[in-house]
Amino acid sequence: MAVKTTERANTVERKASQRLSASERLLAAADELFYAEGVHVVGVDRIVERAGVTKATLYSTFGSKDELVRAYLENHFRRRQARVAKVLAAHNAPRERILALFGEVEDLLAGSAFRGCRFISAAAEARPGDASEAVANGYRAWLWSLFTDLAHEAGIPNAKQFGRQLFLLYDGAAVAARMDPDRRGAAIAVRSAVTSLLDSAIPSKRRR
Amino acid sequence: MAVKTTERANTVERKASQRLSASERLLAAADELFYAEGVHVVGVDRIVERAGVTKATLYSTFGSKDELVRAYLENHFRRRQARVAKVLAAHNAPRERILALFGEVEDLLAGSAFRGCRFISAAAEARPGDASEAVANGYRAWLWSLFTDLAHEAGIPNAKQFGRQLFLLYDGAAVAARMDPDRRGAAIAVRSAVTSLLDSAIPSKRRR
DNA sequence: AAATAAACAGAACGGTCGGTATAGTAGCAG
DNA sequence: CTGCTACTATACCGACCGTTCTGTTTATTT
Repeated sequence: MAVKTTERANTVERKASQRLSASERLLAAADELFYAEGVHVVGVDRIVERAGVTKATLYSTFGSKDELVRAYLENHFRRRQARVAKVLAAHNAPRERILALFGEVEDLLAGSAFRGCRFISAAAEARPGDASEAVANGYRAWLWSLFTDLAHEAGIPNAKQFGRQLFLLYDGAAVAARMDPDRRGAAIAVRSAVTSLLDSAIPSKRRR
Repeated sequence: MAVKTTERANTVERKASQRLSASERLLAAADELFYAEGVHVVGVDRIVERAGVTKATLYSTFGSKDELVRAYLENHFRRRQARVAKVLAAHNAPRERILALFGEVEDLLAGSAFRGCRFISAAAEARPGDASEAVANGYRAWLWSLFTDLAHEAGIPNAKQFGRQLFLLYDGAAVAARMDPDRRGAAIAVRSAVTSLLDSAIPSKRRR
């Protein structure tokens, strides 16, 4: 309460001191809580409490909890797209781009913040017709085309199948991050699996 | 104590007319509903309705919904163990045993009943400390040692890492079954990935 | 036939959930 | 000043949740 009053009292320097708008704080709180504990377990009261806003603000901004969940997932979707674009932009050779993408996965596994894929988790809780289902489908469609495009770039015969294999490893890593203790072992295994699959898929020109 | 008395009361023809006991029907109903829609979404009312018993029976048998969830997962755990034992017993060569295990996965992907791994789904909904979390951990520990044992049998150097790679593919297949439309493509990709990894992991003696 | 024990049907409990209504206030544009 | 927007604060709603309780029926045991 004291915090709130302080922020509201600001005049000119308000924009500087008030870091985030109400909707941004709601999204941040939703991301933390939904990701850490699950969409169903976390109620709207805990979200508004963490965001430092009131329920009326939540409902005037997002309309419903389901729409907040959609916004939470779409927000993360955008972040993932931006991150992947950045990683891919740093490399030119198709093989290096694939490895860089999975290097990203290894980094996630190395840190403790990664608790699995938000879309897999959200879809596991969704009932048919929920907004999260649609967003998760969109995300996975994007991911799949990303993997197959990379495989195609790399000149891999049967690029669709190879893209699927990358997808399998990617999902496996996400599940392992969520459920298993040995994240480092998983990271190493992913890298090794990707290089093995690459070497056996690419018609060896000079690689061995 | 209720169970004991019931079993003792059985006469000859009762066992024939009464197909399943109350607890068995409850377990069957829980398996169908929890698996199809999720643990949180399905309430106890729907389970007792589907099982054809009353709530009092549920609570005298299992004590709570959380314990019913635990029983549901442990029951499936036992079924998986029996199924895997059967598959492994049908093959002797280590390489064939691994392929047979993943043939099982392909069969699951071919049918429409498979909607992903129950333990992954349940864990995605669990809050820390739930019974389902413990059962899921036990299941995954069993699965991991299974994969590494098979890799060791096959004489693969770095069997632990190879077991992890199999685990990654297995989880990836489970996620794909749950979330993606092209299950057949996933099945083919899994098989191809497993053979690729096998071929690159086993020091080639006569294989090529 | 009387007694015992399950399982039955169903109401009711306390709690939490998502969502709403009302009233008030700070900041800003005209 | 006036209106407008955005937000706060608080109280409340109906629905549903898991759980328990009260009776009633049914079948077996003695």
